[in-house]
Amino acid sequence: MESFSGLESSPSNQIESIQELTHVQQWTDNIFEMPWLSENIEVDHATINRVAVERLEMFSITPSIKSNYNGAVNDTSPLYSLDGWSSKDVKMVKPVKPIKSKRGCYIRRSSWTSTNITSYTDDGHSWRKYGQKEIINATHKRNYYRCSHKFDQGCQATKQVQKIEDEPPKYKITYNRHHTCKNFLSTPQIFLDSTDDNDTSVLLSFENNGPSFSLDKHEEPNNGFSSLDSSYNQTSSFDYNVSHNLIMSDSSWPVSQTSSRLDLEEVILTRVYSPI
DNA sequence: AAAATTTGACCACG
DNA sequence: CGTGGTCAAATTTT
Repeated sequence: MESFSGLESSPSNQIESIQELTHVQQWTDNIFEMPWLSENIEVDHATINRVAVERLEMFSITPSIKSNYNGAVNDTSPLYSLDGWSSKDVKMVKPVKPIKSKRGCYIRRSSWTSTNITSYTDDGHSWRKYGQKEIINATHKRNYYRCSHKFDQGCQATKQVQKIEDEPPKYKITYNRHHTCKNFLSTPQIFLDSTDDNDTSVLLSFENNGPSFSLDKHEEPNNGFSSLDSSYNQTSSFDYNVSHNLIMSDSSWPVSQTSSRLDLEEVILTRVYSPI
């Protein structure tokens, strides 16, 4: 990805890019300051995975957005400017079609997709079911959820839950679009005592990967899946290297007692940026 | 009463 | 034209 070609183009572009990256960095920092990390509140690892992916993806998306965005966009969608990250930015990667208002008329979006296969359906977000569909060649109906904060915060995130196995329950969960709402895990307070150490680690993650930073973490062979069993109960230490292990390291996150054991789970993340 | 779910209609896409 | 994603009225739940 030649995302950072704009960095050398002009001083103003540099400043703009640096400001944006700083912003992304701060956002990424927040994930490590969530109460559920420091207080050991139970949370499923898929949630952490997904939020981490969402935030780290900004490293690769945003600069390319800047360079491709020449201001000539017939984008009539609302600008959800929460924390400075807008859905308008995300939408740059795909063509815009006219928005109709009639029932059933909608825009098929595929700007971002993440597919998980888990043994539970609950993640940290609050969802509102809006549809259910019989899918051919599928034994169970597919459920459609949108973020509960679609209207009060304009969050455009949706997910589909498809049960693909009964005995050990297994669900294919497809997430569409990023959460822009701020009600993650319904835990309102965010610790504000950010330290420079955290900043450094995140910055390192960026610098180490350079301009062609990619999120295809499946390429890391010894990470994650094989070590699920051995490290399952060692949840006390979070000696993670932020730059490498966060995305696919499912092993050490506390898991709710009501959900199935982690060692039953096979988590597959596939992320798609589709130009349609 | 308000919020959440169910359900059939509607429409985009292949 | 069939399938799947979304809308929104009706219904149920809280």
